[in-house]
Amino acid sequence: MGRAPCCDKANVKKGPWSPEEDAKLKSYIEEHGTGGNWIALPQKIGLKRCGKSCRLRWLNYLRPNIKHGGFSEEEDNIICSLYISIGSRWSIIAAQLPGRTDNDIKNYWNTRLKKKLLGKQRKEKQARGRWKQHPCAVPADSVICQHPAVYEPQLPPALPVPIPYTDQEPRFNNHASIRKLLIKLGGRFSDVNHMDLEQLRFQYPAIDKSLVEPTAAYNYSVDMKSTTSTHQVPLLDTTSDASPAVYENPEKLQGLEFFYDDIVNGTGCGESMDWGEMNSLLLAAAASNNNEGLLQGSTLEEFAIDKMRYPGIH
DNA sequence: AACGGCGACAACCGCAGCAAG
DNA sequence: GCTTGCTGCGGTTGTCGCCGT
Repeated sequence: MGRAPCCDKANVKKGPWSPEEDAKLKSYIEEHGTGGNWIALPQKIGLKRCGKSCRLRWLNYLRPNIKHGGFSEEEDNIICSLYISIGSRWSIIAAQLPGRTDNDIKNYWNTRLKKKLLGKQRKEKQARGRWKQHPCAVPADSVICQHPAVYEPQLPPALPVPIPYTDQEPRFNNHASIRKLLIKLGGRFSDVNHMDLEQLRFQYPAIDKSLVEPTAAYNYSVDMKSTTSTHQVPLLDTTSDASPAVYENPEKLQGLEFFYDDIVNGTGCGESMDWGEMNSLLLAAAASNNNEGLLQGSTLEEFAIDKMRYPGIH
């Protein structure tokens, strides 16, 4: 026996909302509020809509002070930086952008920002044909090897421009608040369980050959919430015996194909630019930055914070 | 003018989490 | 501790308009 449907599907209208429906919903909520029960709301106001649909319409479109389109460069940067830090947790990202909805940001990311960043990365890839010859422990096409910060620190990494530090954006003005945010998200950005850059170098022998030592895939997790599962995002062991845990446990690949594509299939940069890919760029950049002593932070989370705070530092 | 491809956006779906009973 | 119902979330799909052929 399954769960009862939230509404009578046969008597519910689907598809785009008419101005009349919008007006009904808006005026009712402005006058009475939602009453804490979205399911009952459409019946109350005589709308042939599912409660969930009403909620979505209100939150994403009718609610006051909603901004649509016209994302600024600063908003782009915030979205990119947070996506790299916490993944596709759109509601949290939206909470940092007043007037923006998670749906809006999600759409914007999927349709524009992702491609924008991917385009940047491709351009850099084209400009670096010689990387393929580099004696890297991971396949030459992998995003790790491709990352300019690893072998060509003089080139800017394919990371988004960090969020500019401004007095107008108090949310990102101190390490503590961002640390709080990241920790609150359930990630291992805590002091107890952080990944410092020594670990990073350990995981990326190609970065620091003196530290080559085969190891099992390290489970670095930001505890990404997903519809299907909670991903334990492993870092890649980049030695020749790379990640036996991954090879021997295909289920570990589930949902992470984008991340392993380069190494497992040797296909190079896939079409998609996803969290894992982004994050591997971040990690490589983190290692690079540590070597150069450019940023204040020495942990991954501090690096993310620095990336957000200090514009122009890669 | 007709058609197809594509991008942008709106809306839907299904699942997880949570609170109340 | 369990069941149930609601909300919130993120992934996915549908629709529409623009553009090139």
